Amino acid sequence: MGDSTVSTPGREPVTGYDVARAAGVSQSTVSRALRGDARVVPDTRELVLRVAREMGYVVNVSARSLITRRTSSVAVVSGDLRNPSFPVLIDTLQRRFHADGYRVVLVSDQEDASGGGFEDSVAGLRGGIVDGVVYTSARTSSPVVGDLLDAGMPVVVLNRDVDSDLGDRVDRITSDNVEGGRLAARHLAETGARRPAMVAGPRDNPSLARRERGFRAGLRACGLSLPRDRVRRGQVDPRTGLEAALDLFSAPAGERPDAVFCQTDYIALGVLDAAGRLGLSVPGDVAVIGYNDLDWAGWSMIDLTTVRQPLVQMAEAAAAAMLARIEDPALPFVHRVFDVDLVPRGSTRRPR
Amino acid sequence: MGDSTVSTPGREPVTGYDVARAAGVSQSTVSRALRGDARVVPDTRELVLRVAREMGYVVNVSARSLITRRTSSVAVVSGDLRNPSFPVLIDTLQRRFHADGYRVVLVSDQEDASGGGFEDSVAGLRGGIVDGVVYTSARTSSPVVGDLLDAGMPVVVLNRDVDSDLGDRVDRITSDNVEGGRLAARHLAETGARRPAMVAGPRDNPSLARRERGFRAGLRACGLSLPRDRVRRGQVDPRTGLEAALDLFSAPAGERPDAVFCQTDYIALGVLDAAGRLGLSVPGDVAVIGYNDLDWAGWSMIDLTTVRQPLVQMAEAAAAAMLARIEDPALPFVHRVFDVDLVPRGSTRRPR
DNA sequence: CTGTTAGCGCCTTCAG
DNA sequence: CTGAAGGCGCTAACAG
Repeated sequence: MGDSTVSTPGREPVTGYDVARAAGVSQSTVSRALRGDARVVPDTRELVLRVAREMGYVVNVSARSLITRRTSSVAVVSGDLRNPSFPVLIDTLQRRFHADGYRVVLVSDQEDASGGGFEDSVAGLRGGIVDGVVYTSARTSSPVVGDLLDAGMPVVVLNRDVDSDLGDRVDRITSDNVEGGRLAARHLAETGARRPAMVAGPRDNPSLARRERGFRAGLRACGLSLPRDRVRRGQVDPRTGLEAALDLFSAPAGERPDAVFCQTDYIALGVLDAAGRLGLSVPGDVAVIGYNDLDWAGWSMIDLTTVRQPLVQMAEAAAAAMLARIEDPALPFVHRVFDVDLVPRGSTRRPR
Repeated sequence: MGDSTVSTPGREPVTGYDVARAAGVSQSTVSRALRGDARVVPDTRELVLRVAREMGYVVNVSARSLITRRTSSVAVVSGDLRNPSFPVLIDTLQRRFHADGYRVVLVSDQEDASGGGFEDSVAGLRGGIVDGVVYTSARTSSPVVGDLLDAGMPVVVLNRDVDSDLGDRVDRITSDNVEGGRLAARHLAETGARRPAMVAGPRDNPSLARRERGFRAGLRACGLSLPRDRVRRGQVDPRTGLEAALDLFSAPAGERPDAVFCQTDYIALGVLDAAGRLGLSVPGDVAVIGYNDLDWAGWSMIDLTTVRQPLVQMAEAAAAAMLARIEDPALPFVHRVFDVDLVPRGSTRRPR
């Protein structure tokens, strides 16, 4: 194995000066050539690029952003990754950001974590580590988001209604959660529900609160009610769905709910699991409806009726908003609300 | 709304000099106080910290790492986020890294992407943006990983066997894929399989290749064979499983496979979907076994027998290895191989 | 078109 | 224990 021109592991990093010396030009010319500055004559540019490649040169991002005040990184703050909504959002965001040359710093919350670590991590996003933050569906938005804004950080809020005064300092991409709840209620009513139930997520989640408001309004409009003893509340995870449903379904046959609205598909998974464990037929004994239309809602083993919100489009809109705002911080703040629709599947279709 | 001491949006960032001036000390003292340098007298420290907080000061990470050559960030490179294995790994890694004060830069591949963007993103991890890279299960490891190593970047390879010469320049955390494949074969044989089939992922994935090797060896040991027409190959996603199974199951009844080994649970989802669509009973008509033991394999609607590898423990080991290597790059390279075990569930239990 | 010069904000000797 | 001075690697004027 003879020597080669590429750098060897652990070596001192090669700087722009090293390249300049080797190419017989000045360091500024190296800088310009590498950034594609038009004022460099093609011959010189090619020479520099070749030498740089041979030496394994790569710009030091810290030094660059110390001057430019741009990092070419954005942060994505999300809820628990195990909730399949988030991978979809993150994947879409990342795709767009990478395409535009931005790196993605991930900060995801954990359903079972005490929270301190999460907030510290979000707070750590100030200090010029990223050019902006896409805040999606994580809990406890207000205080930390406020801090980010106070630090001058652009924030786009994706898939989360904000209740506080943040509304007019951030770009927001949401969908019509009230309408979604209403659609769910109407569909359950139309497929014959008489004793609807609901499995809810945390009360302090404004998006879920809106779904709930729409659901209740929808039921009322259809002449149905949602008494307190047919509501269960917990985290957004299947465990909550499972425990809530085991409890709800233990009611005597005549009082047992005949339909369950799950505020998210992820919760619905647990409800379906409970039905299976208890030998209840879905939708024969109980109808189940979710919210989000995750990929797996359509598998034949799941076959879950659900309210679809266009998560991919929403994430794309959020990425676009973020990039636009980084370009021009003075832009007016936008609030786009996407439409939702109902996707009927086997978990509510009644035989006859 | 009166004035306040906190910074206002879009303001010029406050620097260590600003804090120094306001506190009546030197910038070096500010730096020392904020890093908890023991040589600062408590009174001074508190003063500085208070002033810094009031002014909304936060260290400029670029300037710091320009000197220290440490970024307090690590990259996690993973496969397609929609494959539920990755959220589990990423979540675990992130937890540990955040606990140790490291940010996480995410680069995830996409099953449907052409690949160029992914490799560019990985290549962009050189240049001092991160202190190390955890490379987990993404495709095309060799060339890009080699480049990272050549650039002096520590790399930990998680849950991916490497076939090339990289082995002795990286830390590796894997599990016994050959044994896992063997366990699957033995279990299928023991539950009465006569005509086993296999739905495989890409051929160039060394971990999957080992599972396959173990599976074939296990079948042979049990007196079973795996003819070519009972093997289907595609991506690691449910679509592959669905299409492969629809095809496999279309064979005349006497020749139809009576058991399917899926190289990952994610593929198995599609196979179960196919069985459901065709009205085949699992495991009555066909047994199905997966690999990974994802959360949802245990839900009653799925109830998938699978080979478990301890993904959480493996991710923890990878994070620990990464942190250790950042501390001391001269450490000997480790290769930990975790045990796997079989988790029997309903998708293979034969009645009688 | 290219080179020279001056910092970006911080850490780190070295003096006091 | 604290301050002063230099420089990390790069970009961005400003000259030539």
